[in-house]
Amino acid sequence: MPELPEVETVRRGLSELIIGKHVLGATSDTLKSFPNTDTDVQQFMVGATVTAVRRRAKVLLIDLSTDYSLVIHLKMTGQLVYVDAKNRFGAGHPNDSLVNALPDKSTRVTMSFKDDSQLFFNDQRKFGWVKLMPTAEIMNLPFMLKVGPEPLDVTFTAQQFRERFARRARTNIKAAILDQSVVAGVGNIYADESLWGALIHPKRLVGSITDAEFELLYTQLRAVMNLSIEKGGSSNRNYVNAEGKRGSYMDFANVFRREGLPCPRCGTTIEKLRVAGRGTHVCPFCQVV
DNA sequence: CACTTGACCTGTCCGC
DNA sequence: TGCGGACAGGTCAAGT
Repeated sequence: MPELPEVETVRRGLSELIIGKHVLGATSDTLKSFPNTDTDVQQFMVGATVTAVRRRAKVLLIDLSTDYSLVIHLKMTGQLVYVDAKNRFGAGHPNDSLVNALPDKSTRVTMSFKDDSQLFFNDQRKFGWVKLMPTAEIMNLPFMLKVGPEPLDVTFTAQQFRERFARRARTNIKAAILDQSVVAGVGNIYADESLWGALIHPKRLVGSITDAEFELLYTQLRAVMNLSIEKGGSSNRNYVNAEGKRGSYMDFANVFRREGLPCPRCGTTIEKLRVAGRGTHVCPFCQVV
């Protein structure tokens, strides 16, 4: 799923919805999705309150008053959807929205709060996970130790951005920008969108990219991600926010999933190719190899 | 180390 | 309609 803008959208939604809630429990029938034992849940979740909802890269962190946190990765098809008591029990909601259908066959973890609301972790492909662990240990996870800087941080500069790529000089720019240890949070959608914005072909070797091009890529990546957050993220397929609603960034996409359509800048037909093992969308006129 | 590829899963879509 | 294969927003563990 979910790249930085989608995870950030979920984070903002959950912050409004669950901070201060009193946890009653959590259940899962999919060990891979939630490896913790019932004993862990009893000791560190039941009776706790939610104190904060944070994000690092594409990882969500739900902090509890026990100094434990839920560390959550949505991977490709994960969803975190909150359902309040009214939607759970109200017969007066005859619409077909997702919240009225939960849990469903993709529900892997169900968390319950004292006010009869629930938080569902759904994940069709089971790549994602929820892990309960001490808050203080999160930043020692191997992923957290190697992940790069947050691209939307106010302190993050174009020069820092460019320098992060030095290590990956011999690969193509698409593989490098998808590398979470270079910059955090970039996935397939925003890689293609930002490279189109910066007029850089995804197959270009990192070592061939000029300082001016890196500067433009930095600007475009931030612009595209900020716009997506404003639009509630991209709902290409499965993604929904904490209220089960889709985001509209795909309506504003310039190349992603637009193969066969005209480039918004020059009118040339957009092509789809394979770069770094991922479906990749380019304007063959604007983005020259 | 840096780099590439396959694996992890389920579902959908497309061509025969 | 059925069936096989490719593909899907992400990371890892293996290979070279």
